[in-house]
Amino acid sequence: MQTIEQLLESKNIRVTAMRLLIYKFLAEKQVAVTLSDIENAFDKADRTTLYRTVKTFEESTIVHQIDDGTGITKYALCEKGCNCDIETDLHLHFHCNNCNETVCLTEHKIPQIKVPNGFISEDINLVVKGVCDKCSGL
Amino acid sequence: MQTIEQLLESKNIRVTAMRLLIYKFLAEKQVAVTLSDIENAFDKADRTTLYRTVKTFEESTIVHQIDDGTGITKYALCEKGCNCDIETDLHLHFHCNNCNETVCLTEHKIPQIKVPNGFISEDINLVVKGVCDKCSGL
DNA sequence: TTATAAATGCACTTCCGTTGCATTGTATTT
DNA sequence: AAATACAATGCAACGGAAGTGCATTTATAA
Repeated sequence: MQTIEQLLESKNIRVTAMRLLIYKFLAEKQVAVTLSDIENAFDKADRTTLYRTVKTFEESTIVHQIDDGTGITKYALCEKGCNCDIETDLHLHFHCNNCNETVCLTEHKIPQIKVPNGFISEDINLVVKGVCDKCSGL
Repeated sequence: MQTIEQLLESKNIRVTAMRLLIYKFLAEKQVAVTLSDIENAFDKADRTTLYRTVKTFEESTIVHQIDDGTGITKYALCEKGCNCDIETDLHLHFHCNNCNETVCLTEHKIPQIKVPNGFISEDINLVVKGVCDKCSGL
């Protein structure tokens, strides 16, 4: 079990107070968050800093970006087995039309998708929309 | 074979010159287009008109919206068997990272996606990214 | 033809993503 | 410890796209 500091250092990311706070915030959240979500959580911080911090995390595959169709980019921490840079390991995302939250269904891998001849698949984005478990009451 | 006028009338959409032009533009295009694409094609028309026209078309399932992950909403005409309002008939979209074009792969249906207990699937968005047939040269 | 309602055009706002630049903070070298 | 170099942060601003309010024009119906 490594600390956040060790994780950042292992990725050659300088450890700062802001980055630790943002990482912890993402780790606590069980859902994908927008930049505005983070901004609201730290009203002292500037949007640009958050933006660039998340971008830094993204480039080092600490977080991955989620496009859930709301038009607003969301972010979530990569998990241990995330490997979100490898195509064959993509998981799907679920967006709840009721509470507007998006969660990673990490254990649900995307099935093999066939594309026509001549097309080369490099990346797949799959978002299922509907009602989440918290809202459905099932 | 019905005319565009008949199609619009059958959907209770008033036939106007602008709407006919926009419909024809979409019909000619083999790829999904953005609002700006339409705007550039008719520099006489106002963006708001295009925006609302496409929205009208969308509500009557004449066009469907595509979120290909570029951050810009795209639109494409629904085809005969499109039924894009029915979940089980969703097709996938392919976005080319090279030419930046997005096409509907209408014949490629989305496979059944399993979601965890408590989750209710209502809609699925699947975008495959890579290199299209025109760019791959295969 | 007139009355009614919808379609269009213009102006404007908001939101998000993004960048430039000055300032602050961190790390490294002397 | 002081000086240097560089990265992180904060501020301001820009640009693109979506969306709205309202006045005007156009089309349908009485």
